[in-house]
Amino acid sequence: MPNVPSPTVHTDLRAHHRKLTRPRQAVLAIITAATRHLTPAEVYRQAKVQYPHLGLTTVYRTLDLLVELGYIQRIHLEEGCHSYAPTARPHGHHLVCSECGRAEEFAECDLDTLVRALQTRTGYEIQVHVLELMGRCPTCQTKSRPLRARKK
Amino acid sequence: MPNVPSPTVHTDLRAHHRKLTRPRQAVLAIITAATRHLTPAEVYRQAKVQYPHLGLTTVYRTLDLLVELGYIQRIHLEEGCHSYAPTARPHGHHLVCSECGRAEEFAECDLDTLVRALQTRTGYEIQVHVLELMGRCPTCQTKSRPLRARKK
DNA sequence: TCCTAATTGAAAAACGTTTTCAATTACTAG
DNA sequence: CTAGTAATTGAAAACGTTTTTCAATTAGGA
Ligand SMILES: [Mn+2]
Ligand SMILES: [Mn+2]
Ligand SMILES: [Zn+2]
Ligand SMILES: [Zn+2]
Repeated sequence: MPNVPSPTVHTDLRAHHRKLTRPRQAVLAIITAATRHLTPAEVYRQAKVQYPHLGLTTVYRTLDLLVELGYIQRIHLEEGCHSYAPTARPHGHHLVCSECGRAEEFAECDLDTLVRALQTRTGYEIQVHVLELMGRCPTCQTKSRPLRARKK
Repeated sequence: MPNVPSPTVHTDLRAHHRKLTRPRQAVLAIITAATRHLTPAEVYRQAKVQYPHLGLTTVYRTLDLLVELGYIQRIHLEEGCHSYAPTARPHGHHLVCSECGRAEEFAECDLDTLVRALQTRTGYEIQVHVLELMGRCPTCQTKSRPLRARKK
């Protein structure tokens, strides 16, 4: 039986008195299978293939819900702001080229020492971290140097 | 002679064929003196005190310019997205409470090892890092627990 | 002082996101 | 297998933010 959403989601939803609807299944299918972060608009366009009647409003609402349930995470990027990615994988960060926008993903992030120290000092209960690196990719390094030349 | 912008800015601007105008001075005064991150709208409202004729469009343009010149940095927060803060201080990160929005600043971030490893592996020339932590502040911890209860 | 490129702000457009609301749907209780 | 009901939906409109356009103004070098 293909395309049946994982029983976990179904259970999680029931536990919160939420329904597993066709629109939600379509969004879920796209975002949990994504190999890279997707904007709400991208999720919308792709999920419509499976469920053409889908509304953008519902995409936003479903993405919010999935973040709450911990299935996906919200990502903040320099351009375009706000994408979503599955949380499944250990957990991802991005290294983005500030010139061409090309991005690499990486998973390693040794923040535990920092996080523990900060928790002690501030009393916060730290749950999430956002780490993004920016620089120039190898390709762009071979090109121009200076900080944004004027048009002249 | 009070309120004269630091000679550095003036020089930097000239070097890039840019002018030091009244509107820019007003924006510069606010954002470089800020003790916390400010949104463009906040900068606008505050800078208008000094230069009432200021336009919001100019605030956006000036903030972009100052980022390019390295005087301020763009900050990505969960709510409201996009604030700006002076780069002067060693360099700052934020620990934000996901419930009440209260924020702490912190400066320590041992990313050098990570950054060097990634540079080697990817060939990127890493210039900037964004690190934000989120969690529950001490106050909010004393309140409700669960992940967003339904209204009933 | 003059000249010109850079800059400005109002207005409008373009975005991304949220709210509203009447109609529809998924689950549950019977 | 029904109802009954709360949850959900999507179109439309409202929203707040950011960008574009363009004619008028201005800073700073010649
Ligand atoms: Mn963001
Ligand atoms: Mn952002
Ligand atoms: Zn690049
Ligand atoms: Zn709090």
